Amino acid sequence: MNGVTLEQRIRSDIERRIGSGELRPGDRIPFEHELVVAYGCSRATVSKAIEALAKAGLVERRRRAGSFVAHPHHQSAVLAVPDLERLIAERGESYCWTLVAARPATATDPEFAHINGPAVRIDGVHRADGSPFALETRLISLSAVPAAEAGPFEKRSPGSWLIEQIPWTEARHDIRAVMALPDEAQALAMPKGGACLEVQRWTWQSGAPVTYVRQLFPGDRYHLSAEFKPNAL
Amino acid sequence: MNGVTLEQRIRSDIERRIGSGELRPGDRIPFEHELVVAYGCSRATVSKAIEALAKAGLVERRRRAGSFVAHPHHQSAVLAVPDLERLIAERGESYCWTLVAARPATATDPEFAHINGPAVRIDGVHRADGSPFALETRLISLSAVPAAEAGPFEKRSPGSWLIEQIPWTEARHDIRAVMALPDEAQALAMPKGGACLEVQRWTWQSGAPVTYVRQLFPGDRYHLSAEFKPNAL
DNA sequence: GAGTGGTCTAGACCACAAA
DNA sequence: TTGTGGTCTAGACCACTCC
Repeated sequence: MNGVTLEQRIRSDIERRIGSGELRPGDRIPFEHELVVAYGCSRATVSKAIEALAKAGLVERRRRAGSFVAHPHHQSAVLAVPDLERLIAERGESYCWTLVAARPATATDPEFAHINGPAVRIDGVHRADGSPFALETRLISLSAVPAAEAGPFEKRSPGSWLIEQIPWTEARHDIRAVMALPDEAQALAMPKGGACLEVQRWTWQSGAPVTYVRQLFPGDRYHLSAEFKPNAL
Repeated sequence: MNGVTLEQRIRSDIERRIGSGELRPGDRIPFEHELVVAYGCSRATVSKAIEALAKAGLVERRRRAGSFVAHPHHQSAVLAVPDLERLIAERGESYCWTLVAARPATATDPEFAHINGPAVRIDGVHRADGSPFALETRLISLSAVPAAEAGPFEKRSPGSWLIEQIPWTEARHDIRAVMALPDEAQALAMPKGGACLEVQRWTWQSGAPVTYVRQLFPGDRYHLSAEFKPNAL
């Protein structure tokens, strides 16, 4: 066990056999009890290794039948949704948040129904080295975060403040391309009708809505990256 | 144990205490041996529950110190990148692939350097109910997939064919918003200069490049969704 | 040094789906 | 019916790290 655990060894052995084509989609991998004999270990260790492969989507486990190499019909990747302040700082640029408006939310606000209760609406601009980087419109539920009524949104971006107030447990993201409306284009200092990446995020804490946010990025200044590595634990 | 395992119960109990604010970022959660006593179970069960919380990023485990509620500095979400054929079928629309060109790749092709060897280039259009849904430009490494030289790309989309040929083990995605070029807009039956979602994907098998693909979607016809649910096993 | 999490063992019983 | 994976137990030893 020189630095690598037995579980990791079992796992990477099977991964290699799948990657090399020795085991093809639909093939059955050895039964747990066979691997127990092959590696001379307990069933718990084998089971943990296969469970990790199943979580990674590489194999599919079926009771009474065995574990099989998955048919990769859909891909999944881990999408990192960074804190903008951190992201801009990591680019070596200076970050700045400009508040445009903070006021009680009304029924006409976008996704007011998601919050389903009293809320504040915050509008502002994220800037990198002084130039606009993203427009943000956000609703924060006052039931979930009462302190948001008098939040420090003049000085701090709602995202970084909010994350200190309350941890979220569920989120949904929606990513699309849109054309900037005239006022949005002006606020982002980009050509009217230019392509923008729109990221919407709905966040819950234990099932209760916390916040909704829509961020609009100039297409030429922002992109999202996602990685897939089944090796990663 | 009415449908829910003990491990899940321990896990959701701790999640709730974090979500409710009873346990705040930086707080120590009970030691494993304390939870063993509290739940009257074995340490393996407790450990598995906490391990799942750690993988979800909700807690951080430190030897000799204990397990602590994590400071949520970055968000991550699982992005599903679906097979287009399947996606369109699930929408209840009919799928169709139109080949535009298939020919040996040359050094001037985009991302030829990624393949780093002989390759074919395939251009085509994905259609839903007859109307253009996405433009695709793809390079396939002939070293990794020799059969691609005479692939059935007249009849089948390269993505669905390729996934049967070779399983990938690593992928990188890049998502951005771009304006459609005149010829792209025409091929997608959309206004010139309209906003498009551009998805690029680089794929490897055990470190060796397999394929590069660029897909261009009309902004009003496609969006990506990502979910984050620490509850999900 | 002491006590935590990390890993592993050698069993066990059960639910469930395939034969 | 049968045998698989799903879950759990009651231990054990180790590595690491904080005191």
